[in-house]
Amino acid sequence: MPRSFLVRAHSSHRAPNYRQLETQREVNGARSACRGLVVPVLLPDKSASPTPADPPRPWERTSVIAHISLPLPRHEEAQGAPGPDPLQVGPVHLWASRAPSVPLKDSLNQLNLPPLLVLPTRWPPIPGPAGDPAADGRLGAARAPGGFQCVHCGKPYHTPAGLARHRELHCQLRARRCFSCKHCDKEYGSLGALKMHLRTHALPCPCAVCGKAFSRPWLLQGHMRTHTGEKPYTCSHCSRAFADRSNLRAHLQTHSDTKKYQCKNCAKTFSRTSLLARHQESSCCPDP
DNA sequence: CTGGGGAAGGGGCCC
DNA sequence: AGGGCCCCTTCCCCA
Repeated sequence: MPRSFLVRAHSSHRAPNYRQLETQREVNGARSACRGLVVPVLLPDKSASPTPADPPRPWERTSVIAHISLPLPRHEEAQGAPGPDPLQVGPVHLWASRAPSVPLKDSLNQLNLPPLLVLPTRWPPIPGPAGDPAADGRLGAARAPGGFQCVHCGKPYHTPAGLARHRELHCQLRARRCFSCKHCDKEYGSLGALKMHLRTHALPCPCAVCGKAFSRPWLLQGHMRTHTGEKPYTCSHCSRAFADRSNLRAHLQTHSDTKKYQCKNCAKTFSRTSLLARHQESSCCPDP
């Protein structure tokens, strides 16, 4: 089979980062993993200060009951979010279930909550080095040295709010995947994306030299360079030439002292994600 | 086992 | 809507 036809619906070894999202689908459908998480919060009533004879009983001494939820995709907010319009505070939504006696924001500030609230969550935890306070499996987020990292795709963000916005994209992408390929079980979020995928089955761009067929003209262009030997992309460090710009980019990493991809277990760095993945699968972090 | 090159696929953006 | 381009990713192969 020509490699150009390798349309992998599922890979048991090199799953996409959001595979963990998919594992939630069977439970309650596509919405289950993305639903806002609603948790009641009991806020202390300042007016009812405890006395020695009357020890504090937090479950009684509350004047405000707030709810905290993870951000919902807009279409889900319209369908299923309870209560009045949420008041957005940073990466979470807050609203009072009954009239607060003190401003809600002030009360929440008194709670001294961490940047990302400590909540139970359906999102998968992030495995990290034992005892590493930077590793945080809550809310599908990791506390990275420079900020916050998406557990599903690894994108770094400086603020929790930025990470929350990004995570909404994951939810929306999943919810919008409704165009299915009739030749395989792939799904796409738009008709255009599906049409583009269908080209990988039709392969309308055949090579005039070897007959190999490609899904897109520019793929054929790149392939033709394997026949002509043309290598228009030259490394500025060693003058080595490449037919593909991405391959030049990967090559440039070999000249760099600081490799981009680091193993979380042994801190060893690699020039490519594939090398890091292979390292983790083989020796350093074998699957249990 | 590891590092790296070659080839190809997919998504997003712009025109 | 479709094509071109860019970027990222993945897989295979070899030293």
